[in-house]
Amino acid sequence: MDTITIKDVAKICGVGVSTVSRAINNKPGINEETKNKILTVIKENNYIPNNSARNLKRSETNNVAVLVKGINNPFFSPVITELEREIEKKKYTFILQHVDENQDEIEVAIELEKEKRLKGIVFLGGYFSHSKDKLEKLTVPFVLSTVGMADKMKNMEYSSVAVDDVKESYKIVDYLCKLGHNKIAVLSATCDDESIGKLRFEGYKKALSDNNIEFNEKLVYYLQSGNDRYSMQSGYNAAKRLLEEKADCTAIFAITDLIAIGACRAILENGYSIPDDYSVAGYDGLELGRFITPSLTTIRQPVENIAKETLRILFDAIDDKEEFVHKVFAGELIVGESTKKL
Amino acid sequence: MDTITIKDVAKICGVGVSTVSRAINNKPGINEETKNKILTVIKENNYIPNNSARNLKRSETNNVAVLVKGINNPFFSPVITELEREIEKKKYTFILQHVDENQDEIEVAIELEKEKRLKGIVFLGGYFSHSKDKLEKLTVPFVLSTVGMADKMKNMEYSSVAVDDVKESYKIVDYLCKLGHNKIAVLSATCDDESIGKLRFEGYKKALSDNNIEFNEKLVYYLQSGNDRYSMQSGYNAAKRLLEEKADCTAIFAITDLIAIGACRAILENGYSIPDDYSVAGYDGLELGRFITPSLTTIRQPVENIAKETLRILFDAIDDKEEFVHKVFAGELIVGESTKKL
DNA sequence: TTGTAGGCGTTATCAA
DNA sequence: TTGATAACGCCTACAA
Repeated sequence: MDTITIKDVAKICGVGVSTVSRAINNKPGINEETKNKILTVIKENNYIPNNSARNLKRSETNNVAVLVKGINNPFFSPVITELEREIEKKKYTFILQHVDENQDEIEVAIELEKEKRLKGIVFLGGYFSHSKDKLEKLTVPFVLSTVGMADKMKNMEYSSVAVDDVKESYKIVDYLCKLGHNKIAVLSATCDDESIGKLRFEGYKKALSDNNIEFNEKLVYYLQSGNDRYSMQSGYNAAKRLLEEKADCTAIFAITDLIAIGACRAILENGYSIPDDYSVAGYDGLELGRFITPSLTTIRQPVENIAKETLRILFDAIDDKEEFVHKVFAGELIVGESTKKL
Repeated sequence: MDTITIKDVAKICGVGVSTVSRAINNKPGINEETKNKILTVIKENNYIPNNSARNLKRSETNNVAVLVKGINNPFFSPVITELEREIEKKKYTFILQHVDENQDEIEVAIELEKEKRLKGIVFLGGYFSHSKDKLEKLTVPFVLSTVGMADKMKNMEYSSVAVDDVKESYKIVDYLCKLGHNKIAVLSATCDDESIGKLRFEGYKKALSDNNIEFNEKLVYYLQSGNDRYSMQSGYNAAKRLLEEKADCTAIFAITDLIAIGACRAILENGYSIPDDYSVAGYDGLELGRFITPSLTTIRQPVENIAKETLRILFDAIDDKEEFVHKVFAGELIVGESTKKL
């Protein structure tokens, strides 16, 4: 089963390769009849163009790549679904590229841009703190979507779409305070975590302060470090420690929904009640949060809007409306059954 | 920012392209000194080889692709993680390729095989019923991992790894029967569903029959059709109908965990208790099932073993130990809090 | 140990 | 409307 090439097709049809090429690519300037004949032969012989050769030769494509860091994070599922739908609606080709946790997303992007002649790139998730030099290696427009960012990045030349992690985290902790809670524990990433964890922790502290509650280091439960620090298991472990130490709190804020779900399990498993003994709040607004019992109080990130806006900005940039936009969406406070008024 | 090629590097270094190529690819027969010099220049100028050109020219690579149908299904997350780890441990390059729900996985595979000069392919998920002709277009070894299969596929030339859906589904329904339940509803895919849904439904019927329970069509609640038929929402909707109709049952078997979770929500939301009013059982053994409350009784598919065995078979085939293997793993009955003895 | 040249399978540019 | 033919960027004989 030797692979058949465009030359073979041309030979079979008794035409030149360029004619076959025209047929494949729906280019004008070809007789309908010869075109049909060629397409028939192609079908019959199961000819499939080699993408590497195409990408090598083509000057431009309609490829848009979405690079996801942490593809098994359920938060990204609806975002990816929406991105795919929208990209294909625009007649672009959607390329989903998974980036390993310890891979450099920019390196991957630079390589992919050359390999696939990308028109644009969406970065999803992860934490971004790359030098200007490096970013300039990317020659096509790109948008950072729901990625954490270093402060020094703020005035660099790129576009982004996200919610304000500090503000939204503030919002939900403030909500807990307003419910009457003044002893609120937090399940947070370790201090060296430069990711969203840091920002959400900041919001927590700020909300306490604005509600005249003194920040208590003892109520901070750090998640294990490692790639699965934002997992259910990680939340479970942290909450378990909290319970064992009989931490003096009435509410718990987990910096992601998955962590919150793990925490809920630990609490319920130990015979405590939610929200009677502990109110629990999460962050992200996973679909899952609506289906567990008690349903989760959380901040919902508007994933559809984030996806849509990401692409609007990207396609604008592709169409040369070249300005850098930083779009910040508001999160939505979802009040579930996991929190109660004190 | 014109992209720099191997020629440019050669020119800068004052050497030939083949020498540069040798340096890049760690080929023998090159002076350490010139090699180092070349690598330095490459670093300095941020040269990155074009993958399309490489794939085009190379006769063979170490690429192994994993094609996933339904990448946002949490069941696949740990499988993918494990596959990636093992593939990289073997010094192969892991390529994750997402296959759209309405895309033909074989078409995608054939194309990708040519494009990336694949050494092997893993198909994950979906339902498989392709003609022999088509499968023969694949010239490299491949393994079907946890994919549903048509009966006619059974004696075709390929390898597979999976659990026996009928048997495992039988196992858990039988368990429900042994608990004393004899009115067991099922949340199942529609009849025309040629996927795992059909097999698991079969196991359900067989278990009833073996326990001398008459099959009652009225206790079959069909999930909406469509791509999200195995979702939480879909399970929620089906269970809601069941409750509204006050179906006469004491237990509910959902053909996937996600469906079960949705069903649990509907039940609890309507003021019923699990397992006191309804026992609920799922299928898959998602990590999530351990974290929700009540924890889910389910069949756990041994995902790590499935992943490992899939690759063992694949690499054996790549190494020319050319036999077709059909490995069937046993599922593990996980008894959670969602079921009780009657 | 190194360099030259040819070709991988396409597309794009010409001239016919 | 067509067909040669020259790239695309790289690897690999083969020759030096």
